[in-house]
Amino acid sequence: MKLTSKGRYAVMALVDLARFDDINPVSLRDISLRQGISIDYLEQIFSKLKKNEIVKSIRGTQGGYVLNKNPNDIKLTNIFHAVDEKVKTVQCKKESKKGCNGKATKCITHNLWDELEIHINTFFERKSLKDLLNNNKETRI
Amino acid sequence: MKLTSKGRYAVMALVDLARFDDINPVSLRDISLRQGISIDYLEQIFSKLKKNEIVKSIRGTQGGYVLNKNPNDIKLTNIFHAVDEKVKTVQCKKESKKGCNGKATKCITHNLWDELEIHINTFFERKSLKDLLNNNKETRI
DNA sequence: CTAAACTTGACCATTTTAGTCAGGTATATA
DNA sequence: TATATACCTGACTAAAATGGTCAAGTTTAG
Repeated sequence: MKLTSKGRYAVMALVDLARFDDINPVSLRDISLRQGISIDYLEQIFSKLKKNEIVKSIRGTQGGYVLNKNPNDIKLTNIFHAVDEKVKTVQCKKESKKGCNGKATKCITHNLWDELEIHINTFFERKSLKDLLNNNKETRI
Repeated sequence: MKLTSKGRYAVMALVDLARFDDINPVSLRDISLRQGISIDYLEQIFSKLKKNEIVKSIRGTQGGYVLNKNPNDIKLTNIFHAVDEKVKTVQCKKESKKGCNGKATKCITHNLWDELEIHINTFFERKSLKDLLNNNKETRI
């Protein structure tokens, strides 16, 4: 299972973006300042978000990024997928090469991890950027 | 968030143990053979499981490990806690030192990770070793 | 007394993480 | 058209985590 700061930063940056992109494109510089994430690292993250059509970029002076979809249609699962955070609990998923542990059968806990994966993904599929925006109105910086 | 092979191995080993410890203590050697986990690594894991009173050890020839509790009372959350798998999604939990990112306030996604943590832990608190035993009767190796 | 099995702690190669750095290209605006 | 702003790309890297191994014990059944 992977769920690290790259995924967390991506979510933070997108929430930030969603707040301000109505007016102008938001530059990474601004996000960096507001969220305390280095510009260089943000560039890596936004490159992936763009490839996955979650954001659009506008180049040049006064450029920046804007959301490419309605915040309601950007689910957390899309974001994590974009930045390669895999909610993946076992290696033994690739059924192709025998079972787990090099044995012919599934490992005895296989079903458990399947269940867990579904459990977590359900959470992420339900949650959208919109939800996060509402959730943070009152605690806004 | 951490959920790696150490936690997975711990669960596998305990399921294995639960199956066979009615008759005799189960040696790490046997678990190693059946589950394909190195003895040396199992020793690390069982040392922790013992400290957390999940298993008992019996030394000497014919020795081994037995469960220290009813399988129904060993929840997954206990196992993961024992082997230091932290279902912990953010660093920014320690409220002591200001907020997240060195800022005075909580980071804007803070609530989200709290929710996720609860979501996952609920899963682990419900699931016991007993559940896994039943679950695998049919797919038993 | 000796072999089986637990016990402890140090050690280590590899991979992943969380970035940095350098050198671009595009474009709004003065 | 000059230039500053901002995106774009890929290489690089220090530090931490992972997934173990190795060595040198101690304990106890038979």
